[in-house]
Amino acid sequence: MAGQNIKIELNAVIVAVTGGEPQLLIDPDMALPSGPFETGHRTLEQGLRNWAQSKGGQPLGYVEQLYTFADKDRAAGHERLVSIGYLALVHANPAAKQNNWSPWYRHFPWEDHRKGVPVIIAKTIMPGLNTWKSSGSDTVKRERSQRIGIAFPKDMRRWNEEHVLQRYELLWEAGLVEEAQGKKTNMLGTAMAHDHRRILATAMARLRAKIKYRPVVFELMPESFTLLQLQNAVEALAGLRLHKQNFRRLVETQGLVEETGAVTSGASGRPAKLFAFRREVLVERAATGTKLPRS
Amino acid sequence: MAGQNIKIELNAVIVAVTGGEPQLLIDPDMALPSGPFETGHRTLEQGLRNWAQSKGGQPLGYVEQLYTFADKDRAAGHERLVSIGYLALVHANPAAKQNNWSPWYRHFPWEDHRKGVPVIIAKTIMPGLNTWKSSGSDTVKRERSQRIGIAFPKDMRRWNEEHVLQRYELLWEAGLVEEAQGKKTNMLGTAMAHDHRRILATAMARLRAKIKYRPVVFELMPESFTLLQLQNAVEALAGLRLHKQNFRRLVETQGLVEETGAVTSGASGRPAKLFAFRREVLVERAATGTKLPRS
DNA sequence: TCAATTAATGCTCAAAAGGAGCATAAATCG
DNA sequence: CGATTTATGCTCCTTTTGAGCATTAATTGA
Repeated sequence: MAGQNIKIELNAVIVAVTGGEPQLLIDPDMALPSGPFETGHRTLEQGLRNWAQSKGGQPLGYVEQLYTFADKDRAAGHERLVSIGYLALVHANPAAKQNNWSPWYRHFPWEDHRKGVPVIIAKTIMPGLNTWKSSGSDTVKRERSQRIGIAFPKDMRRWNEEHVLQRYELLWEAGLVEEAQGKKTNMLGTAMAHDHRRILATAMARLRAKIKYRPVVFELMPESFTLLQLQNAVEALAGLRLHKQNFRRLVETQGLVEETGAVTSGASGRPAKLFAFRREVLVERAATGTKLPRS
Repeated sequence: MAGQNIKIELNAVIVAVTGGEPQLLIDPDMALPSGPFETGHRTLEQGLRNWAQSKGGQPLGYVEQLYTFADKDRAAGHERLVSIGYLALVHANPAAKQNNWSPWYRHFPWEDHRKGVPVIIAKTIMPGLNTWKSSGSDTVKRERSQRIGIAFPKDMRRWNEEHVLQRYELLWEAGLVEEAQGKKTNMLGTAMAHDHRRILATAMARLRAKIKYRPVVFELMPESFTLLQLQNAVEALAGLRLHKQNFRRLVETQGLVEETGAVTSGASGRPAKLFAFRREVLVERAATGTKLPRS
């Protein structure tokens, strides 16, 4: 690609959980924070941390690369745009209460099942998808039907919270999200600039998958917290309600936390013990759940 | 980065399993196949598939992006090199028996535990790591000791086959791999060009993790196969020996395969039934093992 | 002050998944 | 034909999960 103009852009989905809601840093023009990769930066991640801190106010905690795109249609004019997406987690910080934090379910209302199945699914999504399905040939119909059945199963016990991206892509193909059409009526969720909602979907999917096998939630928690607060954070990310007793059993048998000795007070109900993340697990728990029958 | 010379390079770890060994496509100069990202390509993956097919002979099957680097020290001269790593799987093809396939354990002899713990670990690695450990301050010693204990545990039942990258990085830091020093004596495994061995480590780790929750092994298998062949392929990738009966129970209860009706013949021992991958699972098994106590 | 309400915790029980190994079947090999 | 080799069927026991009942300890509102 020598000789052609290439621009490298870093995009970051910067997430915090405040007020029991996952929030993301977003520009007023509905764009993810992004910046150019500067010559001075030693590595991509370094570049990201640099401008993210200057922009968002607080330093990034956990950072992970999501995906690199260079699709032709992303280019503006005849220069080629390569964009590298990142997921970053920051600890809730009430001080940095800027108004550029926005709840992520605003862009994905169908992904929040904490208060039951969102009505938007039955009321808008399924009709829209069905219309789209019917508009194809028989072969296409069958294939679409199958994809719909997986993304938005009839039996909601089969709802897989990790399929955020597949669902978004389905809605896109069906022309039900604004970015796909430019239309603005009866569209689902709040649109974002460019393909940023797609990047957010990727980030949500990654994070929802990751919390299950890596102790990343703690990157979003304050120093000490109650088990209920922890559970609420996980529920907020997963968009699901969890079984309380089993959740604590899980956390405790995995040895993820330790009591600080302190307890909460003031709130209604029995005071809860405060816990802190056991950083040791990051090293000891090299154990990633085996799924192979080793001999 | 406007104005600066940027070069985008695609690197691919192209894997096949033949003769019970994972093999990778590699240049005579020990470099991973790589090529520039051309202006004409619509997407990165398209670009990759294009030159990979012309280079390797056979079309790529499963493809997945690994990581994008742009570290300053990767640059040659004053142009900036961005390299995007991919993992690609191809079905074993005896026809395309070019001699540019090479077994991956050649570069990672310490990762193959199928015939017991490799002697190289006790004979070369541990002494080398211990020397390196001792050369630090007390704090450094403790930290290194911990990392060593996880990467190369005393109790081999704790060996985690997924930690390929961590182990490689440890050996690098300890100066035990050639790329780190330029020395060529008593070094571990066959070195590769640039940082390509590191990319291979990333690919191995990703693949070893992925076979546990996604049916990707089948991307490496021929149309029909016996359960033992399937097991051998998984063992080859994981570098571990598995429990035969439990392996088949796993495969069968997961509904991953179906009998073709045919059986093997000729070989010694009781003939084995031939199976084929049930492609349906790709759609039905939207189920990614839940780990959260949903309510 | 006391019952009602709200959370936090402790425990139990049954079902499902995972780990090890014994036993039998059906070919090829010398 | 007996020895050897690989395939397959099954059992048993241990852990992990899924669901819920019961009890404890605060706050809140008559």
